Amino acid sequence: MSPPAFRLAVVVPTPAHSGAAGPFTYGSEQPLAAGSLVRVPLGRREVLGVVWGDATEPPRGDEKPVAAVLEGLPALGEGWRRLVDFAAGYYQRGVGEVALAALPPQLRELTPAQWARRAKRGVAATPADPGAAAPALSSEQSAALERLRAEPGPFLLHGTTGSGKTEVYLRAVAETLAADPDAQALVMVPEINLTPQLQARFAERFGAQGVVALHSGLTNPQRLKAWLAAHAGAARIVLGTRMAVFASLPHLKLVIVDEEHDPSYKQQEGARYSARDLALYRGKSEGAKVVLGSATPSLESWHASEKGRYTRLEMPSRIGEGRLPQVRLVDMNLQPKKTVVAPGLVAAIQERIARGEQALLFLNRRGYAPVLACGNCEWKSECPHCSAFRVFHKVDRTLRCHHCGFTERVPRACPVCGNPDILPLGRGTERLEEHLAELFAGTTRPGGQPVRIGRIDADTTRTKGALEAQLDEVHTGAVDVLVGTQMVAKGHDFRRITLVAALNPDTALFSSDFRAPERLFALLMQAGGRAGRDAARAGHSELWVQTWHPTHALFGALRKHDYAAFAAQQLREREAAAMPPFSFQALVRAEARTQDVAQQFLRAASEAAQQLPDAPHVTVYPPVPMAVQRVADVERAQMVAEGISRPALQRFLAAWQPLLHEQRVKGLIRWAVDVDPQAI
DNA sequence: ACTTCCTCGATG
DNA sequence: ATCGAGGAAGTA
Repeated sequence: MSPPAFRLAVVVPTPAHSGAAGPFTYGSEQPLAAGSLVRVPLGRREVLGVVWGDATEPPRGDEKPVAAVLEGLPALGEGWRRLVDFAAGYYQRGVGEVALAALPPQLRELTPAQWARRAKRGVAATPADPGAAAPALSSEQSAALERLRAEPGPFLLHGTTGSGKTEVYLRAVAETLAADPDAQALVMVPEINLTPQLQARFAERFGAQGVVALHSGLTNPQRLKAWLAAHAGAARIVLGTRMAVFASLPHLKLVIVDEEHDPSYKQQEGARYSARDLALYRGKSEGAKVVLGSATPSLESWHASEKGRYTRLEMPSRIGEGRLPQVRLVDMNLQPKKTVVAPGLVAAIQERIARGEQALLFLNRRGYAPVLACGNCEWKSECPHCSAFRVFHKVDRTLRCHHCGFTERVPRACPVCGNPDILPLGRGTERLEEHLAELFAGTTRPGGQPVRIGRIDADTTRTKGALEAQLDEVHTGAVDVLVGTQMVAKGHDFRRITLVAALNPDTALFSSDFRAPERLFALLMQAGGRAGRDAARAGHSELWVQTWHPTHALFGALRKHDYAAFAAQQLREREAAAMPPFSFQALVRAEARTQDVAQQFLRAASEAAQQLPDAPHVTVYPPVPMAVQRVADVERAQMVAEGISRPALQRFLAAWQPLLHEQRVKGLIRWAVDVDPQAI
């Protein structure tokens, strides 16, 4: 048999654990451009692969030929391949794993015959129409756009809730598309829930044809269709969640990351990438402008803008007459014992109801009660598979583990001692809803009807369309008091809500996670931003916070809506303790049947790391059990590697990888590296 | 002796 | 991941 005419480097879905991170070599009778999609034999299977270039390794003699080429599909561009290469290197994963995960799943299943049929249909290329009517701009919006036009970025758009950031995005996109008939824009949001309203706004401005959405809520065919439209250049605007950062966009000229501080931008399994950080890389690599937008930027981005690495654009004012809500701290030390909702807050809510306005109450805990306990013995509703309590859900009388999903009916009596008095401890949204119904039983709305209480959390929005239906109830005024978890805090516009209350935010103040205060501040500012969006009602809008620690510095800054002061204080603490953004971290996590085995692996890995050339520049801390130590009968442990220099940490991790693969610890289930972990 | 269950290693 | 090899453990 004669050797093949061409030898190609092809990336295939080899998982990180295989140790084989680079491309494999295949033979081909025809030359294929880098970025071409092919089907290749891998083991006993045939898989989708991406040509990464010509083979660089010397022939080994056992190379298999490419099985088929997906004809009619333009090759993936150089920019896309650079992004994948970078992400694989930076986050310590295989190139093939990252590349294939970045492609729509259906592309993996399509045989060339199916593909040929599909390709014939083609993609409808309807250009976006950037002409539709737009509202007049505030002077702050105009100034921000002026600088967006003139300067290279990257930009940090620091705009108060209600300052009109979305209009700036719309204009920036319009200008980008108008300047170049091929140009494409990528707009990212943190949550799927936020894509429909954003898509509606973009479609209204640009026409529905050139706008596509990319997120995990799409069916496989929908996702493939949207992906192809972007890849072909027909979709000029791509909206989506973090996965959209990997969309194939051959003419990318603008990337917008809305709510850039949001933790959802960090992928939490597989390749643990930060879509915000990759957006910055991609912009730089492909010559696209990048705009990060937030009312409460991440301290990393804020710090970068202080140092001049990002261009900061400030929009401190709300559009129109809207004013930021007045912040009212309720000192829980001064309230009657066992107070759930302080009397002053109850009165304030009643006032709103009487005026036909709405109130929103936050409680970051789903279910009726986080724990059920026996009044007689020591029994508590522990999950048999996790080191956590099962939550009592009263609606369906179940105990549910929020970590592994294990669900049982609530026992009628204590399973240990038979005592029928088992009591709910603590309070979730369900119980709060019930409590409020009692509190406001005697209150009526202006028309004389009884008060209506609504609840929005992951339990009430499980089915498709449920969230939309519930939000609609709020908008039409069918609900007077809304109870919700943080999912309601993000992004949604509520015109008639004039009072927002956080009932129990204290846990974050003393968390072991050094980012907890940052997240709490952002959440409260976001939550407050839901109030008083309607100028006519904004004059008396309020954000109430119930706390046992009213003198905490965080609340001082919150009261003044002073993000800059809060950030400065936090950055001083971080600098003193050499924590991010003044240092860089990676986490090695291990899972095993026993905690001991998990830690044993990490200790061995840590030991092995001492021989690495960059070991003097990186501190590897001892392994510790994870906060929730056991999930679904798997014990989990982790350890932190930290360094002052990002390149040194990167070199260290790259050199560590093969040593991690070498560790043979019996009973280990899996391990993974998490670069720039977002929660520790 | 024969089956099932597991771990381990390779995939070009 | 996914498949198969090879060994350990369980079944007739």
